[in-house]
Amino acid sequence: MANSSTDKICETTCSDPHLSAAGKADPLAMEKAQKMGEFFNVLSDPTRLRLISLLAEEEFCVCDLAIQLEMTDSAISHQLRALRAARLVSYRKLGRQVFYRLHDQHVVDLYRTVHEHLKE
Amino acid sequence: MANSSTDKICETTCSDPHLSAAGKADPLAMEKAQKMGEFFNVLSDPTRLRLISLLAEEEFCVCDLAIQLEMTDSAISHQLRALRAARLVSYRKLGRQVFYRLHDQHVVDLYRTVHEHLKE
DNA sequence: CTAATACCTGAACATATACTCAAGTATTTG
DNA sequence: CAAATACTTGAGTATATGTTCAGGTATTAG
Repeated sequence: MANSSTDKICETTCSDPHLSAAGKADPLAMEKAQKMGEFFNVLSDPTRLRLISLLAEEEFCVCDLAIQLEMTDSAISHQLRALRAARLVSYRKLGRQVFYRLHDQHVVDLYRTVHEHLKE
Repeated sequence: MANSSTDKICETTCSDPHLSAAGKADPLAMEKAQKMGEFFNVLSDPTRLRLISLLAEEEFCVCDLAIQLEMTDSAISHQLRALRAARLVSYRKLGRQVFYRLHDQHVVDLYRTVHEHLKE
């Protein structure tokens, strides 16, 4: 245990007494917090956000995405892999090319919500 | 330049021809992508998300937050600093204690939206 | 005054991660 | 068949970050 409650004085002096009773207000469970954090983490990278911004308009193959972001195919492929793992994008193979698109509208909504939020 | 377009073959063979014309579909600008990424990054940590989940209900002092998450005051204080920097929380001093609360409802909405999204 | 409390901070350390580079797979072309 | 293309992948590296630890500040108590 990282922090024994026994050497905590807040139990008797801090704020509301309800905390003494073994914590009435329960925080988000560790496991769920982890999952949620991983989701936000996927959206915390500039390159992945720029990929999403492009795919929000139409589908693109890896090469086209690389050109538009002025990055190597490899770098783009790595990030697309992360977006795939997070189920944020789907893809279809067409000959040698692989076309990526956003998996659903949900991500776009979230993206636009925050994009608006940061305009202030 | 990280990736010269001149050695790219996709210009002539890949997908839509509009990309040859110096990129019609413009991605999110680097600077904005950076800002947006930093915002999501704040929400990518389990501890910060758990703090937000607690503060979504009521305000708490640092000590109470530490008790409920079973972590040290120091660790909590460091994370609250990050939340402050991102303007996600406000605080008021009362004697020795510092009570934190969510800065506005916007974060809660975002938190709950994703929380619902991950329930599937 | 000193001691204790509530909180903050900087350095150190371990871990995570974004890109590069080299190599590999799969498909198309000659 | 071999060569080229479109994409993927693993290792290496530089950078970022979450927690611990030690110590600091500010307020309260004695």
